[in-house]
Amino acid sequence: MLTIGQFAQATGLTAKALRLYDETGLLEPAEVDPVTGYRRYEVSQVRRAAQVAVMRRMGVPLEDVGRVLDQPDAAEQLLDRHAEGVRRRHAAEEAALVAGRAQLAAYERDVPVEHRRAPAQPWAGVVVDVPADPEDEAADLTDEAAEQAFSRLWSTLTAAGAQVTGPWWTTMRTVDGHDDRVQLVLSWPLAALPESELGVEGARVETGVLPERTEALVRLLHAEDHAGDGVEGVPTAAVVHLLEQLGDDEALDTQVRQVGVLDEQGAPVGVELVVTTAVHG
Amino acid sequence: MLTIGQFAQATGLTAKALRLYDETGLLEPAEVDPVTGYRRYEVSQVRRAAQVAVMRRMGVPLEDVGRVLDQPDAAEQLLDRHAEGVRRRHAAEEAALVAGRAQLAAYERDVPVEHRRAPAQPWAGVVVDVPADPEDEAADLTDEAAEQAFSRLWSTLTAAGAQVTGPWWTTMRTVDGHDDRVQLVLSWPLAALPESELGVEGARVETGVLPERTEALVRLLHAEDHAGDGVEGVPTAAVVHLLEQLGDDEALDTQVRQVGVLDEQGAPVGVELVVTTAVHG
DNA sequence: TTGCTCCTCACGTCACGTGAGGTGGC
DNA sequence: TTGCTCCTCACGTCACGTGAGGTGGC
Repeated sequence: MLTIGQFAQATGLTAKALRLYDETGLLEPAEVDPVTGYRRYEVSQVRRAAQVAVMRRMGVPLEDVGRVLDQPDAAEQLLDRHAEGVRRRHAAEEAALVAGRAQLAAYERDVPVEHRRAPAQPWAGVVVDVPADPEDEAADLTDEAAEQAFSRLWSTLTAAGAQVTGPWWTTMRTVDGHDDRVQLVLSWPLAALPESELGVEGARVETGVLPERTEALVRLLHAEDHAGDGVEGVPTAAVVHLLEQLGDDEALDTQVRQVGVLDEQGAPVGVELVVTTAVHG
Repeated sequence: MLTIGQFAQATGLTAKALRLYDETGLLEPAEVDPVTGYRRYEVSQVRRAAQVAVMRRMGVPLEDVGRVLDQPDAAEQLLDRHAEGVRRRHAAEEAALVAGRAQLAAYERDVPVEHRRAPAQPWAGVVVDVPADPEDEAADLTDEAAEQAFSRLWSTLTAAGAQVTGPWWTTMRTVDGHDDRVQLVLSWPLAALPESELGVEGARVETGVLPERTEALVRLLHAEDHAGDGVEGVPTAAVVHLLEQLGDDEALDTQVRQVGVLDEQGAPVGVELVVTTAVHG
């Protein structure tokens, strides 16, 4: 019979850990002195203890260690899954390290913010529900659905005789009471609001008029402009810089419009992130 | 001014986290209502909050997040060190996964245990202190010193006319009151105990006689026999199997001798792990 | 007026490490 | 008899998540 200290020494565990394993039932001493409470272990218990020690060094949670030892059928699978989980976590942590470093650098870079006066602007847009989590598998599908609805809107508008006067823009907004979904609004600027109701298959249509206003904006025309935008859920450097341009009073409505930028041939070359800083007229 | 919920939304943090950052001083709201305790944040605080959010996703501890933000000179170094630490941990965890899996497999493999009767055996050995932690940089040095002392012992023995009758063996033992050091004893079997005191430079010499006894042993002659012995501090599969051969009574002295195995030409080809299971005569 | 938001505790997390204070065993 | 070992609490760890129970704000 071995004392807890001897057994710990022999197995690569600590006395403290052995007391815990006793308490949880993972590895009970062969004998406990009813008077002193001293734990006594048998040599034949070394194997199980060594297995526990090895699995703990592998990072296997105690609960799974017990399962591996007591359900041999499930052992392989549990260990495989554990390894898979560890490696998945490693990959994610490595990615976060790289993306985070780039993001921090992007926050430090100088981003030129422009200001401009813009006239009142009628518009019509389609509203699309999208999952808030871009990891969601449904995200790709709704992206596609959004593009379809948007092109249908264009057809509907031109068919109705409405004149599209510039590049599209998009905005995002939260839906009250739904943390897991947000709405994407894809809009065309118009010469004038259409007379009649507009209908588009698979999406709701909204219309409105942006007032005469002053805007602050950041242009994102090159791939480098998006460098460091790889961290999920965190504002991009461009958005941070844009918000910093706003006096705190102006930021009452911090809704950001993402406006398409076209070259002289009308081909899309990037986007502008735009916020309204003042309303006139 | 933004409420805690709006600010959380804008920065990729949670309200709970923001309250903690307020409490620790990492990121305090621009304003706290003295009556209701409501926190109010300014848009200009988004940048710092976003930086915090990014670093937390990188796994940077809160204390270091504060240092990076408030001591720009130290920032690069802190982030580099953090990344280094994470990657070092990943490598160690990956290694533990692989080595652990092999070790568990080794515990499952069948290891043949032999028994043999052995006559009384006089011996002389050198005692060398070694660090208990094989990661210790001093370990390599003491290994070398041990080999030197051992070959000096051989010279001393042959010079003194003592007859070495077989291959060497080694044992390990703990030193009372020193958790960080163990003693390694390297011994030669002799035809008879030498008459005179033996002295070896740089080591203490011990002599003794193993009694006539029965031994249990495992032979480790091939590289595969050591497969899975890569987990620090945990008994090897061979040792576990050997211990399992012992009745619990016999295990009073579980000291394992590691005995050299020589081929017919006298060249070393492996080791036997040997324990005494009974003493005779 | 009714939800929704915000507030402050308080507890749980996972597997031990580290004392404090006291007793058993060779 | 004197250290050394073992015992049982109890607290700390790190950064929040998750209620409970209550109030403020549009």
